[in-house]
Amino acid sequence: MHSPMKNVLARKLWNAGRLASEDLKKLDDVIADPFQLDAREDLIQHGEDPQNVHLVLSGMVCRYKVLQNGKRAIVALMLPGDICDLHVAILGRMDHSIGTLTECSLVKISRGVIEDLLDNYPRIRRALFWSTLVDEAILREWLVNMGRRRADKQMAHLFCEVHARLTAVNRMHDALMPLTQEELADILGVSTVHAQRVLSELRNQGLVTVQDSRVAVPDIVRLRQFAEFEGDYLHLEHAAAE
Amino acid sequence: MHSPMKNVLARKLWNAGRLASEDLKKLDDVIADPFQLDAREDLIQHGEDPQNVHLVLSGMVCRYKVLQNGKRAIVALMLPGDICDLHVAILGRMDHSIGTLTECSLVKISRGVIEDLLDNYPRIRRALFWSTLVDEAILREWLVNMGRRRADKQMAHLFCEVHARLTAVNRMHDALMPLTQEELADILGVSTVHAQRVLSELRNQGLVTVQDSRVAVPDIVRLRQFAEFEGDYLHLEHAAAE
DNA sequence: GTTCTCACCCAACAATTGTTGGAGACGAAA
DNA sequence: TTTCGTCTCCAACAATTGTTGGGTGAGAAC
Repeated sequence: MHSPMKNVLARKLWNAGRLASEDLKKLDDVIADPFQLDAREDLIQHGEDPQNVHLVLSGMVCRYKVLQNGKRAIVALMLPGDICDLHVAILGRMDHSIGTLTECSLVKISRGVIEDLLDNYPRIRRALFWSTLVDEAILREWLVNMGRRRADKQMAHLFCEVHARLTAVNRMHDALMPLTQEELADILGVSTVHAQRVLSELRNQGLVTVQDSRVAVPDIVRLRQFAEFEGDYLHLEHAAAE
Repeated sequence: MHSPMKNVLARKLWNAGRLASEDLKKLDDVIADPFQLDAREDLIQHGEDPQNVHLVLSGMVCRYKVLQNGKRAIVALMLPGDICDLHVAILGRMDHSIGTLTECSLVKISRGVIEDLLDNYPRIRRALFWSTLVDEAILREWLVNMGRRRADKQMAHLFCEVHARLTAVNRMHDALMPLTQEELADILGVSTVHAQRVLSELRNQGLVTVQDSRVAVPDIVRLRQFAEFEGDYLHLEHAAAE
């Protein structure tokens, strides 16, 4: 890394292209008053019309929908540096819910601040636009993953993605995926039992290790091969190499 | 409808909120020089870095990815009034391809025109932003659909969505879904044979009719019930009632 | 007309995934 | 300690979906 860059948001937006020092300073101002949340708490619920935007500093947050039959589908993961709902002002009523998966540290950002960023900081505006487009690209990849790959490859692919995204913001310290098997199943769109079956297979093949519900990857290159992971959809070409 | 509104793009953006007459006039200027394309031709291929944006006037266009095993996954449908790639300028290399499914009439829009719209027509800017957010919401719904619903409900849900989207731009004239069963399968993420199985079930139950590879819906209310379709994710609340 | 291709259709079988029911481990609460 | 709840893990069986192979019909090419 060229700079230590403690600010996760700045680190994330850095991936979209260079930012000037005034941009970085502004982003530091934005991150004020972080607050903690326990695991499994809702930030925003389906049908609400929220006024704030949330930035993830640490932990893991998800978007999810609950179906008529009670099943839950997790449709996105938000990691440190991710903004949960940039578009709150445009779409009106939420068509899904947002909740924490782990303990989290978050920052509320008001609509006014966002608009200030968008209006007066062109490089930041471009970077924020970039990040919503990457979110869309990730959604497309999940769709491919779910529709056309078997559950074992799909799970491996998910681990590769989270690994890459955490690495891209320098948060790939320890184990990734501190999730229960039920949550994993809700992401992959399979039953809990099947998620457990598949996870234990990956473990048997030495592709991942699990300790205390935490998945670790001993050999990311091997896992990527197994998953046929190609990270171009994350559009991290500007990122500093590790 | 309050106005005849021949312009599909205007009709579509109307769903985001009211536009002034100067906006409508500007949108008429944008639609110049439409051109035709046959079914199954590529507009943009994976890896390219295109300079133009395409607007669909008639026909059906899709985004798709091809996997290492040769399988194809269709990850989005673009209908009349949809803009294929508003974000071309930001993300650089395409992480997927775009191709026609049917004969199409399209318009090329240059980056300069798009930037003019975004800079100088705030209502249009907001509407375009709205439309990309709706695209994202559709992607989320497809993910839910694929992961948590059986193939018959999933297919019915797709038909409901296309019906609603065509209705929203006043293009729900005749049959929807002029697709081969292979294309249908590539959308749903199932095998061709299974797509055919499921389609014939829907037909047996009288939920759809098929003629010349074209699906028609005799009773949309019944189909919606079967599919458990809730259209809120399309965010059409501003749309004029039919 | 004949041949070729392509889409649709169908059946039998195989692979994947879901469901049910239950056991063991662990921590929190009583 | 005991109880309770939650998570992991496992096995047997059921449902869904994929694969293979083949048949039909319509239109295009010859």
